[in-house]
Amino acid sequence: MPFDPMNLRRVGVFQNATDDDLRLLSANAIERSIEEGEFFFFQGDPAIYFYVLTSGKAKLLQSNSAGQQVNLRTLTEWQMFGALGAVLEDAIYPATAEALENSTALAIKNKFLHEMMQTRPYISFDLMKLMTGYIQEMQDRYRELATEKVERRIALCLLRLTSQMGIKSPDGGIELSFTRQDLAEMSGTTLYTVSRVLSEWEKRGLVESGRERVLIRNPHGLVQISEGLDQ
Amino acid sequence: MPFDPMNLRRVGVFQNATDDDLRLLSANAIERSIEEGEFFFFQGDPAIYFYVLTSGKAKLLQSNSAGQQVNLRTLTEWQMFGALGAVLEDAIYPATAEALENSTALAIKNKFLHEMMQTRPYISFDLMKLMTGYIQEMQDRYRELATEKVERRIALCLLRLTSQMGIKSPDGGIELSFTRQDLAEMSGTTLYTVSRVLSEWEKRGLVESGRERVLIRNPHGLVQISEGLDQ
DNA sequence: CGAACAATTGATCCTCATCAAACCTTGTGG
DNA sequence: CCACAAGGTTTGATGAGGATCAATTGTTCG
Repeated sequence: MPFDPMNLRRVGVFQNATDDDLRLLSANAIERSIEEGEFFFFQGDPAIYFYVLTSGKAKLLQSNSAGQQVNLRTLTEWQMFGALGAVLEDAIYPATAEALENSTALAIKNKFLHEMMQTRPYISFDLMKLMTGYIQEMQDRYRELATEKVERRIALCLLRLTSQMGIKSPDGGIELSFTRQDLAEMSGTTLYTVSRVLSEWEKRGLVESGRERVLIRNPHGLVQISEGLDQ
Repeated sequence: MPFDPMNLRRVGVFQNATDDDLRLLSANAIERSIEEGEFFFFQGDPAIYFYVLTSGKAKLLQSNSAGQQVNLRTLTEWQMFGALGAVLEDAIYPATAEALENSTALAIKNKFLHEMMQTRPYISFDLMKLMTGYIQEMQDRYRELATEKVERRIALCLLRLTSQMGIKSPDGGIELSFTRQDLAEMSGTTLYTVSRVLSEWEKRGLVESGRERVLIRNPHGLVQISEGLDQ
């Protein structure tokens, strides 16, 4: 199927780009398909390309020497990732990007974006806005991990996911599709603890959960837990 | 004492600025003195100004609703902070900046920097480089906090401080001046644990420590601990 | 139907936070 | 110049919060 360059305007960083810019980017893009469980790139690879996810879902993760993983970010359609090489010379990806579903993405050379930015300050600005958002989110998550107990972190994690990618289900409630392991990697705990906490919440009627699925029944109750206002 | 605008070139973000740029910035700067323990700004304040520390030492911290603090960054001379308002409209500071010693800083309106960047892509680029560095550091620290045990985190913290602001002492060894509480806030633990770990390391000859002071005797040993290669 | 994967739940253990008390160090004022 | 206060540090005792391990159950898909 042919790809419409104007769709690129849905990418935050290109929202203020001209039509010509979008066509130019599109002409320099390679389409890649990545199967569920496969990788766009690995932590440590030279950061030649940045990507724009056009369908599917992916995650950015970091793993330590023992192989334990943390989930830095979950990516949905029209999000850009791997673009720090547009700023730094000879950058390497600081994280691994893995497809959570069969996905497609556009790959564009970071060098190309770098050159475009020289003469298009609006792209630099929108990229800086994106980066500012990351910095703030990472600072918040860092503080949470350092100071909050696990139940509150899981609540905060679900609330963040809700605002970033929650899908309203027909019967009210918000649908999220993640494994316990995913949620554990996002909130800095283990899948066992996530399972226990969700079971407890289910008894209280806050959520329903199943295989790779959490349905949030009472977001307000989660907010209360996240703020430590309950019991 | 008169302030030499050319000193501003020591600020990473202005390293490629022209002499005229530096004079312009300087002409728009206000000098502020902040006593030890006082604040440049608080988390939640409107981010009108960014700062360049010209003398002293400061820290960026976030606190949660219960008042527990985490140290996001330690600032030394000629470092810039509070500049995210140059990117976002109506931004508020996401962290508090506290002077760790009697300090002086230049305050410049974020709006002014914003306008300068419109026509000076090299400043945008250098700011993006700085932001990229923060993102990577926060991602690393987040992973460490989520996956590493406390002794390794303290080792990593000291090594990071060493590379960022370590001062070689005359007798070899690297001098750092922080309280146990500071180190705890930087590595996500408590002052008691930091004290215990440093005592243990002192017995092993890795460090010497005193009031508000750690002297690193054997950096290589710390690297080993940070990589989990010891014992 | 069976294999592979995801989730649950109980039992156990370990790391580290917390609390308490005493000890050092530094600077200040009588 | 000494005494004292304030703040930083050490160390022990205790316990809670979760991680880890193991076994079982549930779900999905070829």
